Amino acid sequence: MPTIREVATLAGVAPITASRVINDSGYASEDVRQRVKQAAEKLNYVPNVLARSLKSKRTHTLALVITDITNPFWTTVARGVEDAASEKDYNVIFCNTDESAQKQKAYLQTLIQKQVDGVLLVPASSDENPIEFLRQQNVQVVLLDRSLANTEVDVVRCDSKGGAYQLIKLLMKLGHRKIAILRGPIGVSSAEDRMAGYQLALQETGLETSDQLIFSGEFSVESGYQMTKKLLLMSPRPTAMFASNNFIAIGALKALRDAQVDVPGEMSVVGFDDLPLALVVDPFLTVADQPAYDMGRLATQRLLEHLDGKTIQEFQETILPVSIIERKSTKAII
Amino acid sequence: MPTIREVATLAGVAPITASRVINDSGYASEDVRQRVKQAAEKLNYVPNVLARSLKSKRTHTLALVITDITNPFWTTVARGVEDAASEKDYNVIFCNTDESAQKQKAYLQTLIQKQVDGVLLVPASSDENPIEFLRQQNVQVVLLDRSLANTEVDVVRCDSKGGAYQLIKLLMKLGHRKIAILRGPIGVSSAEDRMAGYQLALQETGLETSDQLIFSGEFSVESGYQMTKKLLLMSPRPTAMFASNNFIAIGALKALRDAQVDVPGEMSVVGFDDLPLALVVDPFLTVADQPAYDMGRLATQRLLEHLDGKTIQEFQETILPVSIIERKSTKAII
DNA sequence: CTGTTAGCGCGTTCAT
DNA sequence: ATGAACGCGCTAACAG
Repeated sequence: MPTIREVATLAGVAPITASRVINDSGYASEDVRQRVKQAAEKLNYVPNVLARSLKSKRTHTLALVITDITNPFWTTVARGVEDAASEKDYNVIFCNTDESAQKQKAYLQTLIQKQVDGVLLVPASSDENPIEFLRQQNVQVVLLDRSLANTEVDVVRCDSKGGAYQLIKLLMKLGHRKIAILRGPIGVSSAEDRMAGYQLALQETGLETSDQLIFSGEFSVESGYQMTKKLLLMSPRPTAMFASNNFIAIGALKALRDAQVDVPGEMSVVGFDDLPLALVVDPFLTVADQPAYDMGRLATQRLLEHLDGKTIQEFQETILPVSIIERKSTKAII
Repeated sequence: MPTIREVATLAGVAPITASRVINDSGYASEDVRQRVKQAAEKLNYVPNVLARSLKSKRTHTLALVITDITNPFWTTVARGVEDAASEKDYNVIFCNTDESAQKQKAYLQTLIQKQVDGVLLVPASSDENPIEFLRQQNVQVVLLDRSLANTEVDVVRCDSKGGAYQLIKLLMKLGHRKIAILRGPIGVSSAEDRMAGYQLALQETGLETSDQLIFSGEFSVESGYQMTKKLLLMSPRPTAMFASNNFIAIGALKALRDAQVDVPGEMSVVGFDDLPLALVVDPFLTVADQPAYDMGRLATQRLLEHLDGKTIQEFQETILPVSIIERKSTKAII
C-alpha cells in the first residue's frame, strides 16, 4: 500500500504538493498536476483516511445501535439510515443490543474509541443514561423510536400514542367493549405511549380499564404467544385485542390459530407496525403502520445537520404520523 | 476528549507509562498503576484507536457488502455476521449495492480508504472483478452466497444446485411433468446453480427442458409477479413452478392470487429461501431453506481466521446444505 | 506555485 | 521500573 510520500517521490515533488493535487486543494501547475496524477494511478494509490481523520477529527462514519436488525421494522429503518448516510458519503456501523443495557454500553464504548462522528440510538430499556456518556466525548446522538425521560436530546419517533388511540377507537366503533392490550416492556417509551393511547381511548368512552385486560411482556413472538395463551383462559373472553408491536402480533396470531380461535370471527386483532409488502402475499392484519424508512432517513439527516453545525434549534423532537390500515383481522360485533 | 498525555500529566508520569498501565503492557509499580487509573477515570479518558490503528494497520472493523439488507435472507446473514464479529471485538460497516456494480465499486473504494481489515462481499452481477482490487490493497475478502468465475477466493455459500434439484425431484415424485422455473439474474452464480439443478433433475428423468418453461428476471417481488403473469398466459399451463428466491416466490404467489389460481389446487409452487418463522403466522410455501445465519457466522469466522493468519488452506469453498421443507403449496397430480 | 516544519494520538525501540 | 525519541500517513501553517 503506497503512501502519498511514494507518489510524491515518483512524481518528483514534495508530499504536500501531491496532497494538494489529490485533494484539489491549493494551487498546482498543470505540469505537476499531471505528473502526480499519473504517479498515483501507476501506484494504485489509495489515501489512508485514518491518518486524515487523526488530524481532522472526523471519520465520516456513523453508528446505528438498534435492538435487533432481524425485526423487519428495524431492517427498514436501517435501510433508510444507510441510504441517507451514503448520499452524504458517510458509512454506518450497525450494532444489535437485544435490549441489553450491558451490550449497549459496550458498543458505545467501542464506537467512541473508533471516533464515530455520530450515533443513531434506540436506547435499550434501562435506568442508565447513555446520552451524557456520548456527549462527554463529543459524539452527537439522535434517538430513534424512543425518547428518554429527563433528557434533552433529538428524537425522531412515531406517534405511538395517537396510533394506539386510533386503533382502539376503530375497535370501539365496530362495537367492541372488552378490548385487551398486549403491551411491550415497561420503561420503553414507545410501549408506554401505546399503552397511554389505549387507556385514553377507553377512558374517553367511559369504559373501565381493567387490569385484567392488560398483559405485559417483551417485544417478541414468544412473548406475544404466551400473553395470548393467558388471555384465552379468561372467561368471558375479550372480543378484541391490540398487539403493540409486529412480533407480538405474530405470536398472538399463532396462539389464536393453535387454539382454533377464528380471526376476526371470534376475535378481532389489531397490531402496531406493518410487515413490508414484499414479505406478505395477502396482507391480513389491521395495523398502525409506521414510516420506518423515513424515520431512519430523517434521523440520519438530523444527525448530519448537527455534524455540519447547521442545526438551528438545539433539541428537537420529530414525531411522524402513523397510518391506520384497515384489513381483514377486524370485524363488527353483531 | 482527553489524550493519554493529559492522563499522564495528571498522574505525574510520562505518556508511555500511562500507555503501559492502560494497555497492561510492560511493567509499572503498583503506585503508578493506581495514579494512572485514577487519572484516566477522572478525565473520562477514552483511547483513540485511530491513532493506534495508524501504527498497527488494524482497525478491527469489517465490512458487509450485500445487495439489500431489506431482504430477510440478507438480514439474517447480517445478524450472523454481526454476532460473530462482535464476539471477537470487531465492528461491521454495512453497505447495500442493489446489484449495482457502480455502487459496489464506490463502496469498496471507501472501505479500502477506511482501512477495514476485511470485507464480506456478495458480488453484484457484473463483469468486473472486485477481488483483485481488494487484494491489491491487502484487504482480505470472503465471498458470501455467490462464487465468481475464474477467481481463487474463499466462498461460503449454500448448495443451490442440490437444493433446486431436490425441489424439482419432489415435484416430479408428485407427478408433475410440466414444471416452470422463475430464474434469477443471468451471471449470478446462485441463480445459475439453481437453474442447473432444475435442468439436471429434468434431464435425469428424460424430460425435455423447454425454453418456454424458463422465465428470466430479477430477484424481486415485481419481477416474480411479472414472470408469473407471463407464465399464466401459456396454454396448456405448467402444473408446477419453481421460484428461485424468496422475493420471486412472493411475487409469484401474489400474481397467482390475483389471477385466482388456486395453490396448490391448480398450481404447485416451490421456492428457495424460507421466510423467518418470526415473520409468518402459518408457513405455507414448500421451500429449500438456506442456513442464512450460519452462513453469515461461518463466513465471518473464516475471514477472521485469515486476519489472524490462522488459515491453513489458501482458498476454500464452503458449501452449506439446504433443507427441503415440505408444506402446503405442493400437491400430487391426480 | 512549491517546499519545510510540525503535529494529530499512540506505541515500538532503545536507553537509563 | 520509567522515559525520550521517533514514526505511522496525512495535511495545516508558514515560508520562499
